[in-house]
Amino acid sequence: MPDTANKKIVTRFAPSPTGFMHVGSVRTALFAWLFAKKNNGTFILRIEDTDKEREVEGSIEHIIKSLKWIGVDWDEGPDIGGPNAPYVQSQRLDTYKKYAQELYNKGLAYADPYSKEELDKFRKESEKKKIAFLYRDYRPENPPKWDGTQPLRLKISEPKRLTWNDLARGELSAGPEALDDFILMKSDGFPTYNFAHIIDDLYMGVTHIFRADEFISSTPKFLALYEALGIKRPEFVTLPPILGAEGKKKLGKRDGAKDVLGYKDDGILPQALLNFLVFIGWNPGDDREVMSLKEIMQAFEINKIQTGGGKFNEDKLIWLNKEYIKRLPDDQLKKEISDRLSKKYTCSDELLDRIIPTITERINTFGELEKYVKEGEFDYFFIPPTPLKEMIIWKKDADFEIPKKNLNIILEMIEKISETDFTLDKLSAILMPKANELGKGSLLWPLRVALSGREKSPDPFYLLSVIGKEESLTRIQKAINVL
RNA sequence: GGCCUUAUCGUCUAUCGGUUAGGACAUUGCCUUUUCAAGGCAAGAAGCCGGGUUCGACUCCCGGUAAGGUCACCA
Repeated sequence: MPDTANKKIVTRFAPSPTGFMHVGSVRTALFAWLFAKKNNGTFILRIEDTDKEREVEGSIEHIIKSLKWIGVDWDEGPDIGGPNAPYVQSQRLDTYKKYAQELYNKGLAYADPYSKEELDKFRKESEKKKIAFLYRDYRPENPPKWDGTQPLRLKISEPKRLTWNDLARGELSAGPEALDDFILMKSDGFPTYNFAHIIDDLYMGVTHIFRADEFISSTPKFLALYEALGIKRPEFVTLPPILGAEGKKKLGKRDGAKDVLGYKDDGILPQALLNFLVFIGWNPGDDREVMSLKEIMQAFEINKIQTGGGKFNEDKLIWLNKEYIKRLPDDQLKKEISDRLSKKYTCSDELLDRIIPTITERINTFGELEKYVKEGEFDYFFIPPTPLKEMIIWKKDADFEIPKKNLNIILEMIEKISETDFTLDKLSAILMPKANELGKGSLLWPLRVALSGREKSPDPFYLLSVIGKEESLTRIQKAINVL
């Protein structure tokens, strides 16, 4: 049984620096972090860099940047240290060696004399016989003395069926086939993940291990190691897999799992991604979907963690992002929008205030805004384009007599409206009765096209209020001249 | 192939033996200062199959089936 009674909760996130952070990893980090925070516990960031071949330079910085962006912080970690530093496995080799030596001295581990070629041969033999390959079937009777240059394997003395409890899954078990003499120390002097993470979790006092469900299969090995070391295990909390949107396979880098920072570039808000990710494999049990971090933390319970896998549904993420955009405080919204508009336009603070509501209801992500800016979709707000071209194309064969007449009428009316009355409310109040009188269709569309140069645009009264009296008159006059 | 895990609308899910099986995304239709967007309203849409247990199973048990994971000197 785990030894977690009355202990301060300690969880960790332990990525390996092999590239960018994808959403699956972040989701695991999120769960561990949420649980620690909720319980006033400690959350540790630890770097598992025991595979020097797969290591990608710059990964650690990237991991830290990704976690910080989404809002995860840690109490102990490689960048800030802590009571059990260092938090990078390659800097803890002495510790692993000490424990490895101890296991070896006790006769619980032994040196592996086989070459990779020999092992491959054994594997093929098993494959031919259609049975699972087990190293222990080939265990050397008189293994050589371990000098650190051979792999060190744990000796499974008594293969048997093991049953254990998982806080999220309940009772799990595996047959003796799942238990084999696995490698603790590699011939390059580095520990394997299987060995190192257990030693580190022990040292760092980790009470709850949040992990993805591919680790269920190797749990019997961990259990054997805990026993060999004579230590109580932490609690296991196994998360369901995240499946790719297209197939049914686990979402991995190869299946298009994106770099979390890619979502940042797409203009997804970190709070939205956090909310979305937490909801893959967890929900509060009621109808709430858009939840603040505080609410999520309050509602977070391990027993509400899902057992079945969930697909990564980007549509829902986009929807959620829109919900978050709507809820964004005014100053933040203004900053996000003006940052992107300023790439092409210079607009006054006042203009910005007027156009933000329309922009906000037209975008789901800030990345879309960037696209619109690039394609000139908002030009009519800022720069007077030549609207007439599109107008003519739009109704080539139409009779323009009535639109022209109506535009003249509206032009005269607008000339009489004072600058101070050039607001959406006032303009609507003054012009709408006329539009009703003349027929909405025969006034509103010519006006819209004259003002925006497009068939599709926001409400023409709104456009008037945005571009102002002078520019409105100019645009309408231009349209009349061409008709 | 062995071992393991999982299984409710297209998707994410609620239900912890008794419900007209609820919500959200997506879809479709309707409404609104005749467009676009947003918003409002509405509709269609689900318990993998077969056995048990029980007065009663989506829910518990068993067996299939399907999907996924894992069997590395990767993590």
